[in-house]
Amino acid sequence: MPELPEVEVVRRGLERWVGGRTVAAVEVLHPRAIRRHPAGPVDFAAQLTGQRLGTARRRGKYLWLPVGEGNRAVLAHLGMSGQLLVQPPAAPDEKHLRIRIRFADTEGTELRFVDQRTFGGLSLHDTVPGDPDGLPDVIAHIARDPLDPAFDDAAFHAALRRRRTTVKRALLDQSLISGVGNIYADEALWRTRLHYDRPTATLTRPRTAELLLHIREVMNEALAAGGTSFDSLYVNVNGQSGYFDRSLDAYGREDEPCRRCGTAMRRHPWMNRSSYFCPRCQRPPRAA
DNA sequence: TATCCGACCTGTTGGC
DNA sequence: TGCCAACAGGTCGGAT
Repeated sequence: MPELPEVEVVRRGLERWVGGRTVAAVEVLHPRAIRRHPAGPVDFAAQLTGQRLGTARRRGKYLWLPVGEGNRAVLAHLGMSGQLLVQPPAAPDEKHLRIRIRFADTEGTELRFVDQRTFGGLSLHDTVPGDPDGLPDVIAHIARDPLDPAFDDAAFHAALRRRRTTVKRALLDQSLISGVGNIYADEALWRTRLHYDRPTATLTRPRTAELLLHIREVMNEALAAGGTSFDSLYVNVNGQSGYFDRSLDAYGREDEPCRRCGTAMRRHPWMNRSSYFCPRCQRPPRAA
């Protein structure tokens, strides 16, 4: 499923294939795909048609394209199964095609939003006045992601110390740090030898620094692998990127030997999800 | 105010 | 072979 590195691959694809093009028509095939656009599908199509799209931007797992003069933007979230594909109009419709955007040019491609589980979607929003990136107002509350040069490591550490929560919950809290999902949280915690239930208030500054280092490391490795499987026509990885099979050290490895110490990895149910960890390298906190 | 947790959604997998 | 339950998980909003 799309995580931050995959979303960045999509952003690069949009930059290459969609930026600068003018919308000729919009077709909404499933209303849920624009549920974050309260004015509805007709309004969504009307507002976009005739507008020129700018350079794709990203924060965490959110993507957006500036619209017209730049005080509005189309916001996209891929959810768990969303894809943004650049396709020739003659290509057969995908089974889960939700939105189609045609362009007023002769490049011979259209943009398609395809989403099996409909957790993702597109919507149109005003941008934060004066924001240099044209950040859509509805995502102004989310934190910068760890690959953003403006991410503030010291402020992140201070926020962790203030919170009465545990480290994995904090990693998934987008108001603290964006772009980290269940998979990369488990990977970074394994690399840092931290148990997911460790209270954030007990983290020292060096431990937080180490955690951030490993988050960035695993994301950059994934981004590099995602780039290699990138087909220039499609603006999305296909979900079967070889990265996950080859390089995951924790996620999905229940009962397999820890790549560091050989101990059988464990899976614990956690917040209606799973946490994978090494019981030897990642000791639970005493209170847990 | 901060934190927690269920609901949303559908294809796949595994058990009976 | 067919049916059903469990599972995957990012985000939102209601509950505590």
